[in-house]
Amino acid sequence: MFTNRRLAKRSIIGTKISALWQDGRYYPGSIQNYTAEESMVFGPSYAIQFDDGHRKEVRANEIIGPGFQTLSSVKLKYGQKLYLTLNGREVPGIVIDHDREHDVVIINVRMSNGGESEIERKTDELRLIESRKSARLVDQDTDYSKLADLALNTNENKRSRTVSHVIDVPSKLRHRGPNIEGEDQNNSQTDDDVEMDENIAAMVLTSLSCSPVSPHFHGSLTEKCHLLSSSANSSGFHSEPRSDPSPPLSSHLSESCPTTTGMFFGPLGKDEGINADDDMENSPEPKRKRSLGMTRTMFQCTWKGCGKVHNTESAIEKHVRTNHLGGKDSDSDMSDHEEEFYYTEIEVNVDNVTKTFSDMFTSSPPDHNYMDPVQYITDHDYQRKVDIPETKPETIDMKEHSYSHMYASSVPSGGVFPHQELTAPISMPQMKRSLSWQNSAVNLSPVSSAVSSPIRMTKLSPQDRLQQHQAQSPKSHMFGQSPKSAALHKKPRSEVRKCRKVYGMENREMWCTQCKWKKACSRFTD
DNA sequence: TATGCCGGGTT
DNA sequence: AACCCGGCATA
Ligand SMILES: [Zn+2]
Repeated sequence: MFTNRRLAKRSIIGTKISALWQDGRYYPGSIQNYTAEESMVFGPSYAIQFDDGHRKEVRANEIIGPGFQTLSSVKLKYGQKLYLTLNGREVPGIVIDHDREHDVVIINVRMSNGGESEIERKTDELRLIESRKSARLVDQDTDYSKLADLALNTNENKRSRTVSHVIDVPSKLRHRGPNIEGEDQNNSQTDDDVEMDENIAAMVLTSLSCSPVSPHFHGSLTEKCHLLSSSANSSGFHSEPRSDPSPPLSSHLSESCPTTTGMFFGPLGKDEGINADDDMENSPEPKRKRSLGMTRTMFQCTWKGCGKVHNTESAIEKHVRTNHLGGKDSDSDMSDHEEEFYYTEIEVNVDNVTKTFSDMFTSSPPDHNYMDPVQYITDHDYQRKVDIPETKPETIDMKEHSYSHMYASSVPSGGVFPHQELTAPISMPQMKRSLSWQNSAVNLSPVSSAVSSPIRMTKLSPQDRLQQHQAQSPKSHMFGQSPKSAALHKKPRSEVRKCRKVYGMENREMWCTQCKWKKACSRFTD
């Protein structure tokens, strides 16, 4: 699989490519150096200079670009930034989901009108590197001069552009500034908008969603559970919480993710959704700037509709395994650590500022019923009891700790942008999974690259569960049926999980104020 | 038993 | 207005 093909060795230096960063996403950069062999197994290693200034050594199979991997040969992670051509113009997008099996990538893009929408594309219609700035959208922020145009494996519209690997850009990395990720076009944020910066920064901190594998639970978790203050102050991009990303990847980990990460969160975060209604409630406070508060690393389940937050990695893993992966036995080693894909690290800050991405997964739009069943399933019963236990020791007893402010990163489903449409019958892995979990007969393609983990259901037959759950789906019809019998007004409880459920009692301080007061939740509205 | 939150206190 | 909480409806 590894296209470790060499192309003129000398010419690759300076080649614009995208390389894998420890958060599992690819970021633009250029090959700075090439060390033949190094690892007998994986071949030469390449020193990558990311456009944002970070650097890292990677293997050929971790590079996407001419002569290396192609987009289609890798699994794009949620949150991966990339570019596509939309209406003749290149626009940045964020990967929502990548179905390798069908070579379909669901991308969220911000439209010129400010709205967002999800688009499906084949990998060969996507690029990880900007081919050129769309003059009009990208005003401000003169940034890297890109011209570097080699499309990674793309030809797309401008067929003329040959694939010659350009030799890098003239003025490369710009130093880190508040919003490095600048190139995102309609970035509503302006320099003066300090607060936003902070948010972004926070988000970034919080984002590194690289989840280490942490072999077995306990043992590893502690370290990551302490609060350390980041460098603070607005802009501070480099602040970096502990998160030692994946061990396997690099060793020195003094930086968080490269630039684009910000872009990733920036837009997602502030844009839409969250702020909308949430603002109402958190807004009051966000005014003050504090960012030096301590942050704490927590783990949030990214399974569609779940969003459960746990204090320890082992807890979240267990949660995922138990509740979403059909309770694969956790035994030891060897098991594919699939659960890693369903949770992400998040940083919680001590203040009550923000909003959470959780909205995204939770507030579900009036989507198809298909969704509901799933949600129910995942959500379903035993969720909570199972995970709490893990909260034992090191996790800091959170009774009075505070952190609130949190963001999640990789969110799987299309829940990303709650509001608006997104009726698109997207098929996200987890969804498929859950479906298959209960009923193999159900539509939807098989799980992508995922594993064919032998999930076995407990007692009910698949069908049973399916029916059972579908039946429960509150929304769907409800009204049409049994007119009279229908209770006069049995207010069916909202299907959305509120703070209490999402964050759990153990993280009460993360709840929205309304929830704390036992009032109607303002964060996860219906 | 657990969640969501109304209604009605207190501060 | 912010904050707290008894207690009920719902699941
Ligand atoms: Zn709430």
